[in-house]
Amino acid sequence: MDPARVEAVRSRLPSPDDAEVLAQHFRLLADPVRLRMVYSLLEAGELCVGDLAAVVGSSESATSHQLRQLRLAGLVRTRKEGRTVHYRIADTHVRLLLDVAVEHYLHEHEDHG
Amino acid sequence: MDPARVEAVRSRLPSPDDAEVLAQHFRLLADPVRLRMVYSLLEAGELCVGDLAAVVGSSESATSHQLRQLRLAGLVRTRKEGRTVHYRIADTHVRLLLDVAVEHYLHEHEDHG
DNA sequence: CATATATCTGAATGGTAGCTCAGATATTCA
DNA sequence: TGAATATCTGAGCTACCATTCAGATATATG
Repeated sequence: MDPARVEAVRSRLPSPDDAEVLAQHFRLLADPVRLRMVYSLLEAGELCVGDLAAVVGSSESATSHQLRQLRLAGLVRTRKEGRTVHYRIADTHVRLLLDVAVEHYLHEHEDHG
Repeated sequence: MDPARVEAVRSRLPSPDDAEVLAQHFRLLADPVRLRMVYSLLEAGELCVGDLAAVVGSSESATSHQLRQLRLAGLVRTRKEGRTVHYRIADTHVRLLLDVAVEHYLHEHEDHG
């Protein structure tokens, strides 16, 4: 037990509020289906709900629910054209985050550290 | 509806298995308490369970449960010293991931396009 | 050996998250 | 206007997750 050290570390941590904000952003990427939706939009540039549902293999309702979350979080934006709604990525940083993760966690490489 | 485009996008997506792997990694960072634990370890270099619990303000049991997840995922490693167990970050990529996220989601900056 | 300390573990609990289903809204077309 | 299409929405269900609680394990100390 080292109370002084505990306090030192504690003082340098992100606040609970900041941690909550960060966690919420990571949470959006923490579901495989939602992750594939984001990838689909990055790949296609723009997709309507029906096509996106077909791409990821989910129902249109489930897809709409997920898109709502991404929309509320500001990760995607919409363009309405008649009856259809086209979704596109609005968050310019997601691509970088995903690239980093893919690079390090998918291309299984021996540990360099 | 554009079946050809759907198939084209679908073929370029990460597989459901790969998406699952990525999502699991993001999931570890999707909880504010766990996120602060990771930060604590990055900051301190090494911390025992009791001190870590004190830093993030959780019970020792809850902390132990969370550390188990991080350990199983290979994100942290342990060093045993008598009765105490010292945890440290093993995943050399988490820091980068967190830096990117903090840079883009915490330092609230107007959208650059 | 007995006690205290540090950590771990499993079961139970409360809250949350994603899906389905039914139905609502909006828009196009006849 | 009425029918069909595209999307959205809320309620209900199930599964999962983080915590607590009680107790187990392991190690140091007397």
